[in-house]
Amino acid sequence: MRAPGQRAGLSRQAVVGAARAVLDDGSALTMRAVAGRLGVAPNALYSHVEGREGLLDAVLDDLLRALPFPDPSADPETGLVALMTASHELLLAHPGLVPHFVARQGARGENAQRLGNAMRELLARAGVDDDVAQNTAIRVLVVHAIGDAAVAGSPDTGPIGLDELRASYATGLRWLLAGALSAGEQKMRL
Amino acid sequence: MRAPGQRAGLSRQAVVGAARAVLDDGSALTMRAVAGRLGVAPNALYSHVEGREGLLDAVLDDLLRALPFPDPSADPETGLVALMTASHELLLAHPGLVPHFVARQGARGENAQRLGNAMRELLARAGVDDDVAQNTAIRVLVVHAIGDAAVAGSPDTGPIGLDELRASYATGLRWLLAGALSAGEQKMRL
DNA sequence: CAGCTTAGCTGAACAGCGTACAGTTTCCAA
DNA sequence: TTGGAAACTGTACGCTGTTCAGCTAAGCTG
Repeated sequence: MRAPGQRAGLSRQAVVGAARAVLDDGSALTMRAVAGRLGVAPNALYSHVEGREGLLDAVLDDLLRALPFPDPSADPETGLVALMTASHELLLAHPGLVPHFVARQGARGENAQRLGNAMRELLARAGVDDDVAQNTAIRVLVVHAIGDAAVAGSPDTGPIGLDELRASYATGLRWLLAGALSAGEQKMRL
Repeated sequence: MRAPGQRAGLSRQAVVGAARAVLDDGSALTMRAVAGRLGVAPNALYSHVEGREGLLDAVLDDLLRALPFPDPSADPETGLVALMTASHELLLAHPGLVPHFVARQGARGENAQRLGNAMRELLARAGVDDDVAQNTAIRVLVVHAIGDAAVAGSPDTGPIGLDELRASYATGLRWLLAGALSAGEQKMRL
């Protein structure tokens, strides 16, 4: 352990990393669990993170940083499929985080915004240039990804396997994109 | 209060009702809150409900009971729109419950099953008769409704109003139905 | 280099949570 | 009428997030 006053050399990144580690081995994200993993008293975290809520936001955004953004030369529709599938896959890989993602509507962090901007740009290049059309498309696509991952991470995924899950997500994504992009095309035709 | 041994005349329905009341005035659904509203010790609820989890399931299913099922003579597509819109509206009216809905993937209660069966029947009459096609369609539609309501109930609905929210839900629903039903049509054409 | 400020950390504690256990009373069936 | 089950209370345990006061090491200032 450590006497009062002794420093542990923590940092915001270290705390976020420990939180991700805790979640990744299936434990619930409690302050005490994170602190324990760092060999530190629970309240020590409050020097680096604004409470549990803030820690969650940080973890969420940290996850999104890993998203591979499609190269701008490619076809925008396949780019969208790739981006959304990667997002969905990211959520599937961290089921413990999805409920918080739901509660915080995908977070508002730096990387969440990057994702939003990338989607907006791809949509624009696919012909969806209207602002509100872009927003609905983004909302609907994000909801689909998060919602699907949420029911996937549910304790009783039951008889449905992970592969069927991916398949049904892909199908829904195809339908949504068809709708969103056809609206764009219709407008271009005018 | 009440001496030990004195009965309070509780029932499963009364407990579920109190739970709904607690949620409806914005408080968190805690055993103690529900018990308090019934003038009863917290652990008294365990005689009528299988813990907090079970209570949540019961409340969820109780909500779904109110769903108006479309009359069977109407067009199946408009029936589906009506059914899904009603479900979405139900969720919007009870934002406190949505997170639990997400976590329990729409519940498995009696009325949830009724909803599933109704959707399946409408899909069949709309030409989607394949079993796995029906399942994906149902999954995707339910995810859209629950997911959308979840981000709607998020604390920071932010600049987006409830009307735009309903509009974007309707748009997404239209896209999804177009996809699902066109798949059915394609099959019928063979 | 000496002194002061500040930030990082500990220990203890509080309020609230779900729930298990034991005891008391009421109800119902045989 | 009597026995057993069911409904309820009181108490308590272990868990949670978070706050407060105290200690000390690090860093800045003169």
